[in-house]
Amino acid sequence: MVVPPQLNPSQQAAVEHDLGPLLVLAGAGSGKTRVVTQRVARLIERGVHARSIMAVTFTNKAAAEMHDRVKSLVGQKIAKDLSVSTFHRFGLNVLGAETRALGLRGSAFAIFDQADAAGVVREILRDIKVGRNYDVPAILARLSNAKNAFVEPDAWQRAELGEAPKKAPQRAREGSEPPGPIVAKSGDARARRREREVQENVDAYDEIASIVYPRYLAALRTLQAFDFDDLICEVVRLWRRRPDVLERWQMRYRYLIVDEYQDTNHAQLELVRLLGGAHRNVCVVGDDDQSIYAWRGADVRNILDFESHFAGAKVVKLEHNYRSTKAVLDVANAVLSGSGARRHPKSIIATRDQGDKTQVIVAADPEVEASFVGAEIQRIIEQGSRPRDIAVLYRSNLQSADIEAALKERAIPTRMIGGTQFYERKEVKDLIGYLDLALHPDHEIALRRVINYPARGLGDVAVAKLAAHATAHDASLWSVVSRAHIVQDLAPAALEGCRSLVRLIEATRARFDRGEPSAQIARALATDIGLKEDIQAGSTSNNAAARRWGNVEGILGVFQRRDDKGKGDRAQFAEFLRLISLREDSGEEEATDRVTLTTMHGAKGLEFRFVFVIGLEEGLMPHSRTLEERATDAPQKTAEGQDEAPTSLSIEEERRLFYVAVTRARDRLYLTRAKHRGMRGKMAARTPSRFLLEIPPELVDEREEQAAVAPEAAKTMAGAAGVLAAIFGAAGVDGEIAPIPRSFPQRRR
DNA sequence: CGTGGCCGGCTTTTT
DNA sequence: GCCGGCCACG
Repeated sequence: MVVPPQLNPSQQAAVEHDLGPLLVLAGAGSGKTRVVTQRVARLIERGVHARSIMAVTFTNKAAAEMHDRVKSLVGQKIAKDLSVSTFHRFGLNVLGAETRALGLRGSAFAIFDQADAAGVVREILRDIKVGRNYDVPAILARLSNAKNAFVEPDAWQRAELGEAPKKAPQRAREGSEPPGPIVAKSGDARARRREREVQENVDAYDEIASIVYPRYLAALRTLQAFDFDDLICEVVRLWRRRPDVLERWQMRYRYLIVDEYQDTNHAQLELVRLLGGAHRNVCVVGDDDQSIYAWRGADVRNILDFESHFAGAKVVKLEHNYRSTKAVLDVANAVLSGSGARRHPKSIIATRDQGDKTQVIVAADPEVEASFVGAEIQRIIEQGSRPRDIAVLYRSNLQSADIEAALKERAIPTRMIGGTQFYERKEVKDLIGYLDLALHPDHEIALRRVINYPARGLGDVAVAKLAAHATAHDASLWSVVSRAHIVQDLAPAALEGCRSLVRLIEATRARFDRGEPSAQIARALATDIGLKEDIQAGSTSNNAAARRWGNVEGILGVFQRRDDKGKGDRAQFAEFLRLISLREDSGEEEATDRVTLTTMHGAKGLEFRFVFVIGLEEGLMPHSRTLEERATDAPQKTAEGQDEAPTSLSIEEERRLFYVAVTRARDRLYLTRAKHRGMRGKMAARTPSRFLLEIPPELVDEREEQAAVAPEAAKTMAGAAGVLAAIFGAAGVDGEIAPIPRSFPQRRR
């Protein structure tokens, strides 16, 4: 970012604000982080103790960055007293410190990630013998909504089963959106039938979720586990129940700063309200135009209604954009101007000059798209920019593979943000499950996870018998497994399975006792259970097997790096495993000079000189999930607070997401789409994204890209004779010329 | 109880 | 095109 030497008057006002609530509306690229860090520094300068300041962010990365930047202002000695963490981490700290008030057995509790929670729900569904296959994530979404709204299970049941008239089925809103071909209405009757089916499904999901809810809560309690929502909600419950406990925390943190406030959910609002309720020194920073997490419960009303939640709040708007060229901002404004959502009125004032025009590329298919991106990135690098200045953004992680391959072909280094976290992949969790079990034998989830993987005669029947015995004798499942011979009528194979599992776990524990490095233990474990062979056998293709084994090596690498850094202590390792789902200490190499590949969501808060936003087609952006209502969608709230069909809301969110993507660019923006794309195997013609069509043609240069640019051709360009070619064009395969010149206007709209 | 084959369904974003 | 779930068989 081009940093002006001095703060502008609004920035100054936000930094200097002293006591009482403050809302900073920080448009994209308006120097938000600078304001927040300066504000912290200023508070300290005024004599506030660093340890009474609490800054909350959404990601560990953002927290680390904020901490770093404050450190550079106030120095390490003071900065180390400062609390900067994510909501979830903060909640975990509170819960960890209050285990007695929470009435937990011992002080340890498990943290459940989505997969763990899904496993619990699946088990409950099996238990109550519902006849059909429910989509577990759809149920989880409803459970999460209920939790965050602090709905008690019996209240929900009453509402579901009671006389309260069911809402009338929601009408699809005709004409409120441009009728993209995806939502083709093929016959009223069919459309209406579908609509009715969806509604019936929605009701069925609501009902099944209300039945699962109390059982889910009970299961977590039994397992002494908290899910992600609990890390926030349980803190709020505790504080409501125990004003004395709340008061301690209020005394501890006298100044709160919340970043990305537009992404807070109801429970997080409550947490902020309670913690800041006494002193009201609550500073929140955010941008309602960048609210892109409603799907996971974020409620944009939190930022829209801040002034009513915190009466007398001062509001500061940061409207100068120091990041992007005017050309980029023109596009961003065009995207935003199509929005019908309720917003804080504010403008974006460009401070930089016009800059390069935005490039729109229409590729024949995804390979051509990827190859264009690869060739263009190579060009940019050859012209002297660094890979780290470049990012490729996409809507869905599925899109990353083509790009990754295209860049790999050209030997351009990449770094992927997000993707299915490898901590969540099955093979990785299996390995971690064994380690967890060796370290905490009573970790029942870990035990159940690995008990029959690989198969050792302990199927559903055997496990049920063991579990029943455990329940009957009030013993842990592990203690029963380790004394399996006392269980009646257990199949001989199952008994032998228990013995071999116990041998394996005890051998592993012995290694920990001997102080072997964690990576070595994990590797030995992987060998002992034949993980590699099992992956090989269980994969449909060699490719898939290689990928999955690669994930295992990835986690081994993480362990290795920890060991190398001397964090090899057993207790620390156990804690690392416990927190692994919070994604701290992911061990990723920082500050490397690589091209960033990430989803649009993952790009929030980042900026790059050159940004490629790819796959701008209906169905991908906006994503088809948001175009068509589905039974599995959990209801959302409008800014006004009524329930609404998810569709129209989500489209607005998609628009904001696109806005976020566009505003990541500092110097030059590329928007690409493909004319054909294989969707589930079949090639299909694609229509341009409505957002693309809304951009006034004069703001962009559009051109077509016919054939893939082979990397060999690109390498030739790099040669001495290729300078002209690098500037004027790239040779396509098959001797065709794929025109790169700026003057190839082909507006086909 | 385990395995292999078949079918079906589905595909967003993440602390 | 891929994964996962289900069923039938050994």
